[in-house]
Amino acid sequence: MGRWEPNARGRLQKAALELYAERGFDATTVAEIAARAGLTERTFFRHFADKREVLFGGSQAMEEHLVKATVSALAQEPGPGPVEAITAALAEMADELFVGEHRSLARHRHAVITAHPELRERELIKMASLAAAVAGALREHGISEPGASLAAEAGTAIFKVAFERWVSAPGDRPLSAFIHETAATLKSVTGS
Amino acid sequence: MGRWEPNARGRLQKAALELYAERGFDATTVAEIAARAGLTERTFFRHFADKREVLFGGSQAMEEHLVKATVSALAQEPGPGPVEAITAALAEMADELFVGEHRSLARHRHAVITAHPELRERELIKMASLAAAVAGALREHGISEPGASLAAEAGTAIFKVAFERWVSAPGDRPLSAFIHETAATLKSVTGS
DNA sequence: TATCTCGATGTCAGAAACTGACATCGCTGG
DNA sequence: CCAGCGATGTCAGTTTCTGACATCGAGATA
Repeated sequence: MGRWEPNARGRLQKAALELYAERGFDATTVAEIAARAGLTERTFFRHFADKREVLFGGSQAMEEHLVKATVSALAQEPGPGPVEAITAALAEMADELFVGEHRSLARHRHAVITAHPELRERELIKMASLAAAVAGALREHGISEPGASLAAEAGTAIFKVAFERWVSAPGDRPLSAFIHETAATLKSVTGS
Repeated sequence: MGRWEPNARGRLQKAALELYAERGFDATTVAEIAARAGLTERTFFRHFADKREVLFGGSQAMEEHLVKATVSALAQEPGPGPVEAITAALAEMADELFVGEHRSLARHRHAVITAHPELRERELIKMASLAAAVAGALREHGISEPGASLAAEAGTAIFKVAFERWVSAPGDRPLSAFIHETAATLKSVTGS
């Protein structure tokens, strides 16, 4: 047994999500989160840059997954359009990361985030970072600007709308289904 | 002559933009901004909710303008698709708000904002608020969900990309030209 | 085994962001 | 003339976030 309980980072994430849900984001202090996790405030800030970041630990993995899936979708035959490729990548990522227990976790997280503007801000910049990464991947595979950025932005539009509908939908229809459906709607709304 | 110099709010905005540009966002304190404007820190926070908000005083006007323009575009004959309507609205708004001295101001502002993640966050949530307002207008004019939200998101995608290109383009080609061009690219990238 | 280094955490002090309560004092309406 | 309004000032306090240094178990090494 080590000098400390293992998984400090995970304990902080769990404590933060619980407290934000119980009392609201503004009404919980970092000291309280740390205390619930059996740590100190200073340690919280060693693991997370600020009070918001603690809810976004998974976005790194999401970005890597998405970039990889985009590249692989781009390589399919017959060559899909950029948005088709991103749609496929989003769906694959969703089937990987938004299933099982992640499902209810994602919903709890989303409820907390939408309740607080500062957290929504952080979520938006994570999405933008995702879009930038995807746009970079597209550029490296022959899609030129401004098409690459636009396709990536279209991808985030699809994801945002699909995720919103998935979260508020009853039952257990997979997120990927909403993604495909939403992508089709975007197509119809974009064409005259 | 009143008890105080007039236009405290404007002086704060000017001082903040200057200082953020000179020293960077992190390196300037609210007390310094207030001092340059001949006011106190407490007064700064009466005019602006936080240190970032001082750069986004115009977004209210932009939102109102855009909603109005969207509604009027929707009423054109022959009835345009949702994204066509938003594109027209964006272009009209651009020709109204991003000309003359606003042009260089917008560029300075944008340089400061892109240099600091916290400011980019704020800009993103302003865009999201814009998109929500436009989506609401679309819904009130017969566009159902998820089409309304998707079209609004497509609009922000167009604006973000077009604005980026406009800002970094030499010469004085109007923003509205970039908007129309970008909208066409989105169409081509979305269709297979 | 004895010791050394490393890394995660703790402790402490301090700057800066933000808030609430109350004071000030020209201007304006009666 | 005066009462009250409203923009600003003053002050104290909480919270976020950072830098500097201390602690101490674990694994490596002689």
